[in-house]
Parts: sequence; C-alpha cells; structure tokens
Amino acid sequence: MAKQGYHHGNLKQALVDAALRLIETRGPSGFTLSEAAKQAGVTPAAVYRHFAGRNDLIAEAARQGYVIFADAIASAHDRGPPSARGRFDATCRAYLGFARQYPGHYVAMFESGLPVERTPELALAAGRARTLLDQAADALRQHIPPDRRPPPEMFSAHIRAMSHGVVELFARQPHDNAAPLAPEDLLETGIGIYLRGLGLDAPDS
Amino acid sequence: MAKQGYHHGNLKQALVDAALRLIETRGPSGFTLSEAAKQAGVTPAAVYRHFAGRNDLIAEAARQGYVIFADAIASAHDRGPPSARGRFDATCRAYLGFARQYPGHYVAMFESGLPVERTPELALAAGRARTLLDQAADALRQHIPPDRRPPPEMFSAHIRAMSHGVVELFARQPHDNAAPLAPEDLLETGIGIYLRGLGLDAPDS
DNA sequence: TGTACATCAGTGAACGCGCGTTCACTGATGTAC
DNA sequence: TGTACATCAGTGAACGCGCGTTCACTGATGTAC
Repeated sequence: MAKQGYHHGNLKQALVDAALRLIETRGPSGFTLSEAAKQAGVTPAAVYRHFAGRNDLIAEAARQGYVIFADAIASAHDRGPPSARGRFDATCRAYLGFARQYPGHYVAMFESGLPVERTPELALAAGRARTLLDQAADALRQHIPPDRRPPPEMFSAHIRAMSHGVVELFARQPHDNAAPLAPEDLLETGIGIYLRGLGLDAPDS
Repeated sequence: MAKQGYHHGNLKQALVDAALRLIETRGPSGFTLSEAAKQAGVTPAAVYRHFAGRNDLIAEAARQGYVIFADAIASAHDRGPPSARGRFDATCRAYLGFARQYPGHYVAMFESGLPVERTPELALAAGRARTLLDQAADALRQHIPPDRRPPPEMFSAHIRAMSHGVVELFARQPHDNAAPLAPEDLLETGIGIYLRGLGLDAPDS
C-alpha cells in the first residue's frame, strides 16, 4: 500500500493523519478541514477528491481507530496468559494502552459526537470492537461465583465506565502536573478491587 | 438579587444561562458568544459589558457549576443517613444527580478544556468542590479494614473515575436508544461491588 | 522506443457565512438640587 | 415635585479572519498504439 505514486502519493491517509493530530490537540470540534489540508501540504479543495466533507474525514479517522482498537483488544486477549483472569487483565491494559498511544483516535471515537451509524464502515468497525470487548468481559464473567454474577451488560458497563473514567480524568496530558498515580496502576488496582468484590481473587495471591 | 432593574434586568446571568444551554447541546467548543448574545436578546457587543470575552463567559458558567456541585455534595453528605456508608452513597447519588440535572455545567466544568487556574474565582470554586469530594471519600475510607485500605488519593481517584465514566458513557442523552440500565443503578452497583472488594459490606445486607 | 491521448489528483480563485472583538454612539435610568 | 445632569447598559456598524464548499482549470501520470 501507500504506493507513493501520482501527485502527492497517499494524500488520503496523510489527511487522516493530520486530522488525528488536530483532533488530539484541539478537540473534535476545534478540528478544521482547512488546517488538515494545510498540514498535508495541500489546498482545502483537494480534500474533496477523497472525502465527501469535513465530517466524513472525522468518520474515517474514527473508523481507523476502531480497527486498531479492536485489533489491540483481540491481540491482547489471544496472546495473554492462559488463565481467564490473565487474559482479561491484558485486555484492560490494552484498552488504556490504546487510549494513550492513539489519543487522536480515542477522541475521534468517543468524543466527536458522531453517531457510529453515520457510515456503514464506521458502524461495522465499532460493532466489531464492541463485540470483542463484550466477549472478553463475558469470558471472565463465567468465572464469577453464580450468586454474585451480574448480568453481562452490567458487568461490561462497569468495566468500560471505570476504564473510560480513568482515561478521561487521568490519562490525558502527556506529563500532567502533580499526578501522583500512573493511570495504568489506577486502572489495574481499580479493576482488581472491583473484581474482588465479585469474588474473584487477585491473580497472584 | 436579580433586581430586574436597568435595561435588560439581569443580562449577565441571562448570558450565562444561554451559554449553558448552548454548551449542553453543542459542546464547549461549539459554543458561540454571538449565539449566546442572540439567545439573551442582545447584541454580541453587549456581552463585553459583563465579560472580558468568550472564554470568561465559559469560565463563569463553569464556576457556577462548581458552586452548585459543591453545595450538592455538601448537602448530600450532611443530610444523609447517620452511617458513614449511607452518607457516602448519598454523595455518589448527588454526583450523578448533578451531572444529570446540570449537564451544561458538567460539560463546562469537565470538558471545556479550560484550566481551573484561568480565574481565581474558578480555581476557588473548583478547589472547594474537590476538597468536599475528597473529604467524603476519606470519611468512608476510615472504615476500610487497614490491611485493605488504599491510599486516599487512589481511593478518591477510583470513585471519581467510575462516576465520571458512568456519566460520560451512559448518562448523556435524555432518553438513549436501548439503554437497558439506568445510570443511577449502574453507578450504585458498580461502587457497591468496588467497596465490597475493599471489605465494606453492602449497607442493608 | 517514441508519440498522442485520456485520466484525474490537486490548484487557485471565489462564494457566502458567522465568528470574536472594537468603537463611537444613544438613550433609559438614577441622582442632585 | 420638577428639572438638569451624569452614568453606563446596550446599539449598530464595521473590522479582519478563517471556515466549508464549489468550480473551471492545469498539468503530471499512466496507457495505447
């Protein structure tokens, strides 16, 4: 791919990359089509060769985020330790790792306000990511003692709420002022305590 | 207060109210000074009689939010049941109640990207709210068995992350599509399970 | 290999628009006498 | 009570700017012969 051909080479991806950089620093509605074009070294009008308009560029950025996100979740879950708990913990770490490594994607996905139904491709990618997350949660849920086992949607919702909350409140700026706790530790301990409340012992004790 | 005098009466507060309505529906960077002025029935230039500019209007909206928020936290904590756990639960409910009742304030406070240091008044109000939240968390933390008791910042951070995550992911739209779980239940059960993981039994069982 | 041609990615100018902010002003209000 | 005056909240026009989008175009590339 990216066959450096024709005029610019791979303008479409260059625009997505510029958009992601801008979304990361300026927020989703501070993002500007003209600025993205300029960063890609191109006239704003050139964007319309590749996208229907501003929102379609954001949608494509979000879609690529869901693809990377789903791959990261799947890979963490598949390659984690053999135990259900080990694979689940690896999945949680992958969630936060994605948010930190791809902040522009994360914002485009969860803060842009675009409904995932805006594009069939976006809905597809978002659906796959959601399914993988739910599967990872449910695989661990099976190990919860039945009398304490919450409904699947509730369990998944709690995990996602804690993860998203940690990302939004503590994993934003590159090196925050006086942040005494690493987001990774915060999420791992938080989820660990929550799981103990459901009767799941810590992995190594 | 609000002494319906002079020309408009209470333009300053009318502008803040309009700003809050706009921030709620359009997001913090979709908010527009001109639109707020129009909604208050006034020329954009009139805004400058009361605020230094666009960002100062947002800052004042956020400040008022922190005041209401802090009052709600304090009131819930003071008037809750006599037990530490009862008061803590009431505080959590107040957090979510505030987010649902004052969504514009919530967004201005937590999603505008304005640093709280932007105005001394804003920093003061935010500091008070933060202190009250931390106190409420620490009052309950004292009841955690010492061998399981997390550091105060960690405990407070977990609670805030879960609360914020529930708000952002599940308490946004007025009546969401196919939301099987009420945010209130989600937060109460999530916090309840987390606290059980720390050795605190459920209040009524 | 060399030439003619079709394709189409990106240009550059233009559009109408709403933005935040400024400025001299006006006219309703409150106050002093 | 009635009049003159000072105050100052809000007006209206103007500014320079960047936005998203359109359109006819141009010129580098790939292809056919």
